[in-house]
Amino acid sequence: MDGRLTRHVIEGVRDFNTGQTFECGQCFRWRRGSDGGYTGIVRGCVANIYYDNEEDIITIWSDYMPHSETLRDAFWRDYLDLNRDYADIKRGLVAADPVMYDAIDAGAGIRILNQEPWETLISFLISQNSNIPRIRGCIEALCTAFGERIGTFEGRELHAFPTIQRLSSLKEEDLDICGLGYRAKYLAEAARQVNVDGGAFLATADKAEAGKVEDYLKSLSGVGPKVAHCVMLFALRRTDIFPIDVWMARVMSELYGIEESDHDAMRAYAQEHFSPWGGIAQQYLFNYIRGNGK
DNA sequence: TTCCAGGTACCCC
DNA sequence: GGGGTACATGGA
Repeated sequence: MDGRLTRHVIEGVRDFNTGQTFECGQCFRWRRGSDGGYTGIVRGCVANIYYDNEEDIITIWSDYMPHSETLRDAFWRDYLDLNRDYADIKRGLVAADPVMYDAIDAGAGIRILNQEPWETLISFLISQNSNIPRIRGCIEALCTAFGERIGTFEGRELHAFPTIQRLSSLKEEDLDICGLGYRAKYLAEAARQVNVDGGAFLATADKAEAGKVEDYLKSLSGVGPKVAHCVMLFALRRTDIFPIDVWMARVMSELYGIEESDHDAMRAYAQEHFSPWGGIAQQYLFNYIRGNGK
């Protein structure tokens, strides 16, 4: 696999930073390499992504090789959400709510990735009541055990995210090696539920009505409002969705004086000040409170 | 050792 | 329908 990667360059990219985008908490499998590049796997393809912030150039080395340059360009622009005018969004957020300035400044290069729904669902199901280092470990263990091996990169074995069919065939105890704790039961059951239609609804949920999507997600074992909202924001293009977890409750309390338990008031605040970019505002705030602003 | 973590299911009223 | 609690595990 090493040496078989194709190079793709995207020029003129502003409002972007690989470190902030890949380490702001929206994804769990991208890893920073010693040369500053980020290695990850998208749709079963390896990618190594660099950003030159002086020349505003993204360079992607990947084994994703559609037959045309145009398709390749569209694929990566979509995944990295480069077709959206973040400068305009950031201006709008600060104008509507000056308190947002520091949070946006700290994560000015964040973009909300358009991730794969199935992987995002399982990843955030695992994330509940856990911490990010451990979540990453659990997901890697899951991929190593049940995902297709797709090569090596810098001496590390790479595995695709396990398929719906694979995970839906597992028993709860098969997942013991992943250290999921009580979430193993949820994962096994949710996988079976998603596989009822082979994942068809989930795969096209970005085009379905938001209420139906949320109801569907919350009908899955181990999926409540928080996980459903993360899937909708990070994989189903619902940039208006405002997921609230302990960190968001903390930052909303600190910045706006809203009682930490009053999530309804937080959603109302987001609706009033951040719409229709509540999800993007949420990510600036989450990144800010967790101290990733450097 | 103890506390806490990108919550949810389940029980009780 | 709102409020309290158990839940498995490991990183800090």
